[in-house]
Amino acid sequence: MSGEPEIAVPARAMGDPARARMLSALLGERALSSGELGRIARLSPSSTSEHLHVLAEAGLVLVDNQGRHRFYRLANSDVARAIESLQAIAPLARISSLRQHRASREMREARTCYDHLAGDLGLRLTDLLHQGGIIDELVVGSVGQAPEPFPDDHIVRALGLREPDGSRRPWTRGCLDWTGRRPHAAGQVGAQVLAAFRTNGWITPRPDTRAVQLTATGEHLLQELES
Amino acid sequence: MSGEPEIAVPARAMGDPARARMLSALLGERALSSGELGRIARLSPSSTSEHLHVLAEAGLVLVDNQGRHRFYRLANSDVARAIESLQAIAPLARISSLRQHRASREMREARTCYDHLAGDLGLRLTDLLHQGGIIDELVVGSVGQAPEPFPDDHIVRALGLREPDGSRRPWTRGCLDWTGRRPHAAGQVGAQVLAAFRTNGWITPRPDTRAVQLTATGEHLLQELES
DNA sequence: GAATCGTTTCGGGATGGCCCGAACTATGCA
DNA sequence: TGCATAGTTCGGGCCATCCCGAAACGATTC
Repeated sequence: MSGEPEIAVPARAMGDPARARMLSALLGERALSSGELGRIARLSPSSTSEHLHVLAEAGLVLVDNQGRHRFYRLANSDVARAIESLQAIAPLARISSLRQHRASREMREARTCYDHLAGDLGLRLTDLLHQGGIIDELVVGSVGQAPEPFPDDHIVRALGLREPDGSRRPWTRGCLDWTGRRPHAAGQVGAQVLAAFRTNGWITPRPDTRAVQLTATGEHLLQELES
Repeated sequence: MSGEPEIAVPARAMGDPARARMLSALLGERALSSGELGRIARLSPSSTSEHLHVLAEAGLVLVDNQGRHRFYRLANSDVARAIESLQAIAPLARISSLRQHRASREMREARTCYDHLAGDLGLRLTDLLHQGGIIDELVVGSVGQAPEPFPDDHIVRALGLREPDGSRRPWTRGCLDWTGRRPHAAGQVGAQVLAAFRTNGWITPRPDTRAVQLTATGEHLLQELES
C-alpha cells in the first residue's frame, strides 16, 4: 500500500543550481559524460560525481558505462516533461557577462529540446510543417494526428519524413519553452525532423551546450522550402 | 536581456517535504489559510509562515488578506501543471500508520485536482462524459474540442453543463495523476463538473485534505446516469 | 607492468536551511 | 479599552548539504 507521490524527492534533486544546469544540458537529448557535465556546471570532478549520484538516486537520470566514461541521460520523457513544465514557471536568469550574452543568443537561435528542435529554428520548421499540411495548428500541450493519406510533396521528400510508426507516441505535440512565446513541434514529427537535420549535416553541435548551429547547407534548404 | 529559465528556483521551493505537502493541499483549488496549511504540514505557526514566505518568493503561491486571516492559493494553472508533472515522476510515499491508510483510501475514492475531480469519482465521470459524447477519448496531455452542435441530452441537463465560454482554455485536457493509471477530464468541462458537484451538494469537503466525499444524493445521481 | 585518464569515494570545513519558542503586530470582538 | 486569535519576525541550536583536494579505483594505452 502506498500513498501520495512525494514531489519533494524529484524537486529537491532539481533544486540545486548546479544540478539544474546539468539537467538543462541533458534536455539536449544526447548523453553526456561526467566530465562534460562537470564543465557545464563549473564544478570539480568530485562535486560533479556527487551531484550525479543525487540525480540518479532520485530517478532523474540513467547511466551507461562505456569504457572509462560514464554517460548520463534523462531517465525518460516524463522527466523531460517535468523539466519543461518547471521552465514555464521559472524566472529567467539575469545576464551579466558578454559570454553569457552570446550563449543566450545561440540558444535562442537554435537548440535541441529533448529530441526535437526549438528556438527560432524550431519555430521556422513548425511554420513550414504547418503550411505544408503535415501538422495541425499547435496549442501548448495539444496532440495532433498525421494527415491521411500521408502526403508525398516537396517538403516531405526534402526532409525525408515517414509516416507515423504506429506507436502510442503522438505525431505532434505543442512544446512551449521560454523563447518565442509560441509552441514548436515535438512528438514523432519533431524527432524525425531533428534526426534528418543531424544526419544530413544541416546543423552542427556546439560544445558544452544544447545550442546547435544551422549550417550553410541547412540555411539554403530552409530558404528554398520557405520560398 | 535575460537567459535561460532557472528551474532551480521553483524546484528548490518545492523540494522540502513540508512545503510539498502544502502545495499538494493547495492543488485542491480552494485557498487555505496559514493556520490550515500549518496543520496539514504539521508545523509550528512560525515555521509555517516562513515556508509560505519561501513559496511566495518563488512565485508559486499568492496571498489574499481577509481580516486577520491570510489565504494562500497556487499562483496560476502553470504551477498546478508543474506540480502534476512532478507527481508523475515522484516515488509514492510508504504508508505506515492506519491513519495514513485511511487518508490514502479517501484520496483514491474522490478528490479535487486543482479545479476538477480526480480519483475513482473523476474516472467515473470521465467515462460518463465520454459515453455521452460530450468529450473525446482522452490521451494524457491531449486537448479536445466540445461537440458541435452542443448536445442537450439527459446527462448535459443533469449536470447543468454549458457550452464552452469562448476563452482559450481547452474544453477537455487529459490529466493524469497517480491513481487509476488513466487520464481524467480536466479543462473547462472538468471545472464545470466540479462546480456542479459542489453547488448541488453531491460532494462534501473533508477537513484538511483535497479528498472529498460523495454524498448519497451524488451517488444516486451517478447510478441513475450510468444505468 | 607502468603510466595515464576519467571517475568515484572519503575527509573536513563552511554555509545555509529548517525548526522551534518568545516576542511582536494586526485584526476582531466584548 | 482590553482581551483573544491569527500570523509574522527574531534569535539561536542543530543538522544536512555543498564544495573542494587527496586518495583510491578501473579501464585503456604504452
